[in-house]
Amino acid sequence: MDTIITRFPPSPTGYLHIGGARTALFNWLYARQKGGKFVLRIEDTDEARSTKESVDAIFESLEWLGIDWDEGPYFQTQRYDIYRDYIHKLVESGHAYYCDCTQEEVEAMREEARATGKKPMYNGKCRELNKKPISEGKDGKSTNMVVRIKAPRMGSTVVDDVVKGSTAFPNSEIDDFIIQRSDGSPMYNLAVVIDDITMNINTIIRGDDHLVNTPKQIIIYNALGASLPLFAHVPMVLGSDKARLSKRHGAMSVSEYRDMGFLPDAMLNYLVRLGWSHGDQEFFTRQELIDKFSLEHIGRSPSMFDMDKLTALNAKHIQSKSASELSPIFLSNLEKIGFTNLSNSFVDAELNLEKIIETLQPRSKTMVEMAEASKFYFQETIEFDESAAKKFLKPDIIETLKISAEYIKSIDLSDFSEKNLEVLFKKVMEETNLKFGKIAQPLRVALTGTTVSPGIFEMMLALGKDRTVERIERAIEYILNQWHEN
RNA sequence: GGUCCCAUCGUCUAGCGGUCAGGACGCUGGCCUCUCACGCCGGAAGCUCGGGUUCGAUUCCCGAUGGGAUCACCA
Repeated sequence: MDTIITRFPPSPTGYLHIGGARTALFNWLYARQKGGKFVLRIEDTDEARSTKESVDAIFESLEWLGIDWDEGPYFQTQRYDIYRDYIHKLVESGHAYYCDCTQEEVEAMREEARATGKKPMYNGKCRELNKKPISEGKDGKSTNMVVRIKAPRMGSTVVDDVVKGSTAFPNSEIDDFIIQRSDGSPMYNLAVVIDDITMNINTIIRGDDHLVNTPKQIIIYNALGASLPLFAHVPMVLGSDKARLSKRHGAMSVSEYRDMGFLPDAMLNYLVRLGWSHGDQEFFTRQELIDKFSLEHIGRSPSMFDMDKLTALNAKHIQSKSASELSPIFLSNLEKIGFTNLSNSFVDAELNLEKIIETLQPRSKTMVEMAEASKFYFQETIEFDESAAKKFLKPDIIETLKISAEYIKSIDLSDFSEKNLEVLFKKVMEETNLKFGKIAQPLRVALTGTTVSPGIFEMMLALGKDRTVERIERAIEYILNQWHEN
C-alpha cells in the first residue's frame, strides 16, 4: 500500500479555531497511525484577507497542541507559476477556456436564470469561442480574461466518501466556474487540486462544508487525468445553539484554551471525541489516539461544542499526568498570577514543588484553578480568612496547636513523612482528647488561612517541616493577639 | 429557492433486525472522609413523525418535519 499522505490547509484569515484544530488533528492522527506524512499548506490566495499574524497564530496553536508536520508549510502565493502551467495545459487540452465576459454580463445571466426559475449561473457564452487573451503579459500575469473550466453538462459527478458514502451531484448544477482570475491568480478549487496532486496527497479529511465543491474538484482531477484521493468529509462542529461555531461559543483561538488552563492532551482527547468514537471509551492518551483512530468510526452527524465536557476531561488528564510533567505548565500559570521566578527562589530544599502539585491534582479542573488554589503555599505570610479564623482560631485550640507544633518539631527531618505524621497526630489526639475532626480545621486555617484545602498531612509534607511549624506558631500568636484585643 | 448532508437522553456518543437501548458530561440521592475535591454505589433523562419491508424494527427503504452546508473573479 502507498504511503498515506494527508494535509491540513488552513487559510490564514484568522486564528485556528476548534473546528480547524479538529480537522488538523484527524489528518495528523491518520498520518501518524499509518506511518505516513502530514503536510501543512497555507492557502493564502485571498491576498486581501490573509495576514502574517494569522499564519503565526496558526503555527503557534498547532505547536501547542503538539501537532507537527512533516512537510511544509507551503504557501500557495509562492506557487502561482505551478498553477499557471497547469491552467495552460487545461486550456490547451480543451478542458478550459478564456472568457472575457464582464462581471456585469455574468450578473445579467444570473438574473435571467433566476427570472426563469433556474439556478443562477454562468451560461457558457465563451465556452466554444476559443478566445485568446489580448496580453498574456510578459510576466504571464494579467490577462484581462478569466479562465473557466469546461464543466460537463450532462450526467452527474459522483463523490465517493469514506464517511458520507456515495453522493451523486447533477452536473446541471455545476457551471463553468472560474479557475483563474483576470489578474492571473488561481481560484480556490484549482489551487487545491493542483496542490493535492503535486504534493501527492492521497487522503483528504476535511469539514463537510467542502462536500459540495468536491464535484468541482473532481472535474479538475478528471480534466488532468489525475487519480482521485480518498475523501473523508467530517461533520461540522456547531456552537451550543446549533448554529455554526462562532466567537460566542467555542470558536475562540485554541491558544485561548491554553490560557484558560487546558492541557493539550485534554484538548486533543475532547476534539477527537467530537465526531469520532471507540466504543465506550472516553479517555485517551495521545498514543492511544494514534493507535485507535479510524476513519470508519467517524460519525455522520454534526456535533455541538460543550465546554463542561472539555473541562471534565481536562480534570482527568490533569490527574493522569505526573507532577513533573505538569510542573512547567503550573509554573507558567503561577507567573501569570504574579508569582514570578518561583522555580529558582522556592526550590529551597523544603518547599516541595512536585508534592504541591500532587496535592492539587485531584482538585483542579484546569491549570488556572491549580495555580489559584496553590497560592497559600507560596505566600511568605498567609492571610487568615476572617470567618475561618473567627470560627477555628480560638483560644481553646491554642494548647492543641502548641502540642502539634512541638511534636512536629521533634520529628527528624528524614522521618518527615505522611505516615509518621499520622502516627504523630494519633498521639496528639490522645493527649488532647480530641477527635481528628476537631484538630484538622484549626490546623487547616493555620496552614492555609482558609477552611478548604488539600489533606492536612500531604500539605505539611509539601510545605516542609519548618514552614509547617512556623505557620502553626504564627496562628497561635494570632489567637493570642486577637484574644488580648477583645 | 436549487443542490447536498444529517437525525438515539439537554450535550458527546455505543448500537450495525430480536438489547431491561449501553457509556460519558451535566443534574441528582447516598457512601467514603480532616475541609474541599477525587473515588465508589444508585436515580431521573433518549430512539422526530408517517408509511412500508419483515414473524419482528432504533436499526433497512420511501416520504414528511426539523437542523446544517453550499450556490462568488472567498477559501
